[in-house]
Amino acid sequence: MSIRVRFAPSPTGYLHVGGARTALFNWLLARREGGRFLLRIEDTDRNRSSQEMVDAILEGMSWLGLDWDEGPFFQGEGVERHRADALRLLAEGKAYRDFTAPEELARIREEDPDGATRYPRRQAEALAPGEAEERAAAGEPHAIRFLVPDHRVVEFDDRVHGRTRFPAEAIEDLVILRADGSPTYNLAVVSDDAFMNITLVMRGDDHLSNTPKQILLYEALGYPVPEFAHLPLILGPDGKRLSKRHGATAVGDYEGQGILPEAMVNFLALLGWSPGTDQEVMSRSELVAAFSLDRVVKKSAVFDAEKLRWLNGQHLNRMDGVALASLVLDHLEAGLREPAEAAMETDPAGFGAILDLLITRARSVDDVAMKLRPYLVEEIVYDPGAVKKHWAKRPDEAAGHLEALRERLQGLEPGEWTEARLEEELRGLAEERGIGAGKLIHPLRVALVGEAVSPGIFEVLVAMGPDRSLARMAAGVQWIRRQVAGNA
RNA sequence: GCCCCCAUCGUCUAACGGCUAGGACUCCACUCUUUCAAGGUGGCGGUCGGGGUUCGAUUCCCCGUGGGGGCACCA
Repeated sequence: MSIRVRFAPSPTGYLHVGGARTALFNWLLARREGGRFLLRIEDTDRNRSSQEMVDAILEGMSWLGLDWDEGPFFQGEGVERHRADALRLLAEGKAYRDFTAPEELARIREEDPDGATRYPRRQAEALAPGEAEERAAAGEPHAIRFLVPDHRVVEFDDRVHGRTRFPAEAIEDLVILRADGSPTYNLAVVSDDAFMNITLVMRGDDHLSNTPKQILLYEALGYPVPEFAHLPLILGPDGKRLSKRHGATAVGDYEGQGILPEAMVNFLALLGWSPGTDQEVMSRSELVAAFSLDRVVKKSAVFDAEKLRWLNGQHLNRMDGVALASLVLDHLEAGLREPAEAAMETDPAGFGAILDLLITRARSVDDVAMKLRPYLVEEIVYDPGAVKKHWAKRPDEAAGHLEALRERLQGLEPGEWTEARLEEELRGLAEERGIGAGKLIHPLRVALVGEAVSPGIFEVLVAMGPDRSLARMAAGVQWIRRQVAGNA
């Protein structure tokens, strides 16, 4: 039988990276093994789920490209079944009615946390025969507790941790049906996973101590016990479980920061798993092909945003500029969106070529978007530092070189505006004037992009095209002369 | 307090009981070069402590220490 796994998030309003990693591992395994990946939303009346909260989870999933084969199912839809299961346990004597007031139990817990474990049970046992049924029939509020078998060690082979055992003595008789008749989490999960024929429950380490309770419930209900795999938790830089106070923890946050879903998936996969080779940059399909539970690590891992950014740069580098175009649009500052759309429309290849130049130097989509300005709009902003370094020291020289270069390049036919030819012309001019090529290149760079850094200057020239390049050079010359005149 | 899990560079990780403990991020240097990145080369940096078992422990066992998770009429 092929495996059936599931991801069962509670709708908290966003998909956090821990959940995303759990979802990813389930998805990877299902895809690798040719199994089924189901999605179940753990919506209970208590943390009342709104449609928006559910949508946030689904959006995160689809952004990551984690498609599910069945669902989404909603835990809330199974309440009647959960209740029936609980009542059946009661009828079979595997559960009992507990009339202890919650406040009373809370008080006992405070006084003697250890002794409180069996307190409700002892209370129930002290009841006269038939008393519980009478009081229940009279409408007295009470919870239904599962009767945890004594003298029992619950053992299971966790797919990550190996043989794991829990003495049942330490497990309290958990409530399975509240006084208001609503089923509790541990019962609902067991009932649902059994109902959905889940063969492997893969989830966070934080559920490890729920597992013996659930196994006992499976057994009591007569359902086949699935396999379990408990994934190590993801920690913040301080070694504590990753939470909101560590900053960005929702996958949407990273989307906003210009992280590619491919990079996020790659990074998350490497958090608690390794392919066993030296390869780190991996595509989705490579991950699927390499994934195996045997190579999942037991130790919890610290989320290293710096490495995520590096990995993102690697994926960015492997991307095609044209493919990235529409993504970049979403990260552009206000005034740049329209010209970018126009450029994309009129000359998609040219626009893609510009992106290709920028991609190499970027670690996020934001980086690309930020560098795009000079290629989109006429008005150019000169960075003071760049001006100071390459124009202002010897303004007359800079303007003179720039002017000469402009005149020289102006003579080129459109077909001659190539990297090779441009370099030839520029170096030729430098030689004629008895100067190093840098004396031309640096002022030119400031004129073209307004900054001291850019992609290779000849690439920039080609990407901008003759018209805009020449105009910028002229504008630069003018600007320098005006400044000098102003200072004189 | 009780139960459980975990432990290799700062971080992510590799090493069926056997080469000098390998790779990646970060940092530093060098290189390439028109700048900045990217790339290339090199460097710094680790087996938590103590006992066993063994010819030999990162690896197996025990104890300690440290870290984490759980112990709800939350999920």
